[in-house]
Amino acid sequence: MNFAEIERKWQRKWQEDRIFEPEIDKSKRKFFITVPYPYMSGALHIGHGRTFTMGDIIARFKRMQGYNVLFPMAFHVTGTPVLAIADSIANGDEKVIQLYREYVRIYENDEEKVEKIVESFKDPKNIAEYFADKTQQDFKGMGYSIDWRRKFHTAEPIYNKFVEWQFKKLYDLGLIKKGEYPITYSPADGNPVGEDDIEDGDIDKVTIMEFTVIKFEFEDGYLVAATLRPETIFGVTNLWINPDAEYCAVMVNSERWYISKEAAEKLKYQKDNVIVEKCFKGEFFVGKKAKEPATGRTIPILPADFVDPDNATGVVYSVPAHAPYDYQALKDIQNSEEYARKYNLSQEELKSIELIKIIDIEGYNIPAKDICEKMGIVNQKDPKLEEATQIIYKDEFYSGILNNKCGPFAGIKISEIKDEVKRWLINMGRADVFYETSRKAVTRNGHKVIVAVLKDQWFIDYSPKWWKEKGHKLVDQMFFYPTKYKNIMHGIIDWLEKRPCARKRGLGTRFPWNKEWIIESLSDSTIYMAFYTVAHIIREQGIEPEKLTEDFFDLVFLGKGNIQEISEKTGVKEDVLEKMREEFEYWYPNDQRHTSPPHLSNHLAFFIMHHAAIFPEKHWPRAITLNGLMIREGAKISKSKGNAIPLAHVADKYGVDLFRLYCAVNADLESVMDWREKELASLKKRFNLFVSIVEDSLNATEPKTLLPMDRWLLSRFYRLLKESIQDYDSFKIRDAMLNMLFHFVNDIKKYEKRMGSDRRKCVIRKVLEDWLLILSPVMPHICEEYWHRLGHSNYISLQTLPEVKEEYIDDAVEAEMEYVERVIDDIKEIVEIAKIDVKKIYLYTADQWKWDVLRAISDVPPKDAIKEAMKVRKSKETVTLVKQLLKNKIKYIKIDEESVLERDKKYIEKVFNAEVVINSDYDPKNKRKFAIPMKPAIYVE
RNA sequence: GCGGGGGUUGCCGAGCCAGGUCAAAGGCGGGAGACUCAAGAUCUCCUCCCGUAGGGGUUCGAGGGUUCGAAUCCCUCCCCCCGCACCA
Repeated sequence: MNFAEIERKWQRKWQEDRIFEPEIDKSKRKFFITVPYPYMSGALHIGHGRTFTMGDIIARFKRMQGYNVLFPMAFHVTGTPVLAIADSIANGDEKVIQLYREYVRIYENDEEKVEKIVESFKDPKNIAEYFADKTQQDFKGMGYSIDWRRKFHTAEPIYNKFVEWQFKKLYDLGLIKKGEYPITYSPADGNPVGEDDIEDGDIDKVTIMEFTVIKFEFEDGYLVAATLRPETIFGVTNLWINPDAEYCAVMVNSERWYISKEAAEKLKYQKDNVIVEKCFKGEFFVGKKAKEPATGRTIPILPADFVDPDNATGVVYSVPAHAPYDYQALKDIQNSEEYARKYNLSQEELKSIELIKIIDIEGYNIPAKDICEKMGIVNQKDPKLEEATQIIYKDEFYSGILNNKCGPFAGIKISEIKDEVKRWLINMGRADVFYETSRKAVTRNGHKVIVAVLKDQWFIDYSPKWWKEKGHKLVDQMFFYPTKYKNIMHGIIDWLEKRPCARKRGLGTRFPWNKEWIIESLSDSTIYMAFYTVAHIIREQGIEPEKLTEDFFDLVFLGKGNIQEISEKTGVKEDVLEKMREEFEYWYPNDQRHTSPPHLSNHLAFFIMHHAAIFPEKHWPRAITLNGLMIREGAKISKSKGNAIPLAHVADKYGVDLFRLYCAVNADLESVMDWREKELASLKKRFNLFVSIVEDSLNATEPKTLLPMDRWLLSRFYRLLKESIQDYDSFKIRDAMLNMLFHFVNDIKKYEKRMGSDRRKCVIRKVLEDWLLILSPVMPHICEEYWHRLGHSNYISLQTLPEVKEEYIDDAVEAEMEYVERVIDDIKEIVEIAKIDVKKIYLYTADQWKWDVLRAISDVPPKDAIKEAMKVRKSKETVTLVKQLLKNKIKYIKIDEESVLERDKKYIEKVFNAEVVINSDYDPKNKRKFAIPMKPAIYVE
């Protein structure tokens, strides 16, 4: 059987008959499910496939529950990545070109064509459109039940108008603000730079560090030292400068600052009115004095090689009691006559510098000194100093307390007072803020990356109390699976602050009030589910983007305004507006959004917040479900590792239904899923077994009368079906599939062992439709195929769930089966251990009084069991029996042991190829008395 | 550091929320057998230790505790993974 062909056949038919293009049907409950549109910077791989597949399985299950299901899809292209790729290709970046050739080869096998297509990627729009097109093809090939009429991509003018509308709504609510913001920036390119623009930016992230710079009075200005620990200012003993580096006098807002030349350059991008006056070597400062701002002491300026002029201001203040580097450097120079001589400093004076301890902390006397001694640090070039600094920083921050040298801050923990001290210094005019990158970084074309402060950055301000309250309310009303994410989401909403929402470059929507800015990609994909409800009508009607005004969307999505006026103003016919309004009202809210945890703290949080801000409560989204990521053979899937399997290859390489089954069955939604070829191979066996069982029964006739084993199998089936439907409904899709495909198939094997394959085929025929139905959300193609081969002319994809035939679920019949199996196991064990050549097996069932005892204690807690049992029969034997029953954990169930054994005698005889005698008087080894309920005594000879 | 999740029998991985039927699903690996000229594929059985009568012993990161009973509940400790923003 050619699975790929079957898969394509049904995909084609589904499309031809437009079965996944739902229309408004007020007689049915609707269900609107979305999965975030994928980002189109390349081809998708199987890791992405997991999330979309699970979304589709849920969509299909909901359809079977009788909902009118809408599952739409679109494509995301906003932002810099696509642009950066286009630029790299245009600039002839071989690495990128090679990568994109690979991507295109997934879909094209003509090398000339590949070249041509990659060539066309110099235009970012072509990248977006090419991959959007191909991804749509991939999704169809995965059997997803998507309504494709509603697709769009985020750089399309009609979508831009929609995003503009969203921003106007936010603006009217006072949530769009403008302000200063530090960003990574390349002065040479005159542009902000993102992760994609920085060399190794994806591997080694560049973050922005906020230094406090403290102004030490020096001659006609200030020597400005940078620190991450402003609270240590009370323990300063001296300043360090690099004698060989260039320093400059810089006018900053009518103050004269002395900082390194590099710092002066950076400062120009962080502050207004920065004028460099003159520059000179650092040795200029050597031996001079400056005044510290906290208590006004005068301290010396000393030279040190370790000071990096290209880090922060190139001026460092020294706190030797608490900073291991400072301690070691000070110790080195105090012991070096050469140092004093070289810089013409007084050895006496150097030696007179004393450590000033300002932090009390348990386990340390003088922290920097203690740790240097403990770690055996020898001099200031010792690499262990870095680790020592980390340890001290952490210990002091969390458990250190400022002592009485620290004025108003004495007695307070560092973690609580750090920002206080900073504010105090800044308010006195003695400190400022300076931003620096977390590491030295250059752009991909080799230009230096610094931190610049943008003056007119646009933000979305998530901090207003009313907004957060609404967000929390929405989350409270929302269903999450896995449920733990609900609390996490509350936490995220509390943590949200301001977020820049526009960038200077990239694809997307222009900022309505300042066209130089482009709305950034996470901010333009928050409420777009609403757009799905009308996108196909906009397209059908050929409504031009300029007609999609604020009034237009206000009417369609919020029901505001006068329809006649808006029709006149926009030129969109009234009935069309009416229809759109109706579509939105019918489909909204978004009943379920399915995605993966990396979206929690960004996309999903904005999705929630923007809905809370813009839409009335009845249109707030209802549920979020998430599935863990997919890894492959234990390793993260990534392009750079080269271990990504394109989604486009799934059909031919593995088979779509098998892939979908793997997604459903190999991990539950909560867990990370490991894609292993070996696991897949064993799953395939199971899949093939399923196929052959179904094939066997296609032409079989159902049995006319049911034997006990038939009833057992039917009981198992409907019991498992019942559980599975519940599991499905609570998103335990794995458990549902385990039941229907593993446990049930195992039961079929057990059945066949006793009843043979001919009868199996007939009995399975009895449940075949129901079985295919429950499996069809996961394996839609193969189930569709068999459904039709069974003579149905409608689509299984559009059927409702099978009915659970409760009348077949029979506890007793299952217990009897288990009972016989257990007896057989016991006999086997005896035979094996005693190494007996079996000729005759004697079975003795328990006496009635033993059953009476079991029944009496069945609902009694173990510790009262004996007491209870004695009421039935007062004897020593009773005590022994109760102990045995408890030890063997025998549960009471009503069955007639003797007649069951009698009935299955032939089967037991067949298993052991020996004669079986039940409750005979012959009992040479006196075994009969050992019988307990559900565990007959056995004698073998 | 904060927040989240883990550590299970050779490996991967269920079980833990709702304690007992858990020596603990399933898969992989290993072993035995069937089919076959053979290999492969497929199928069946076994795979913690001991045991000539269905039994016993020791296990679920470490250590304590609760309980008649703990892989499961509580406490302490050790170790690992993920997220912490302007990046899609």
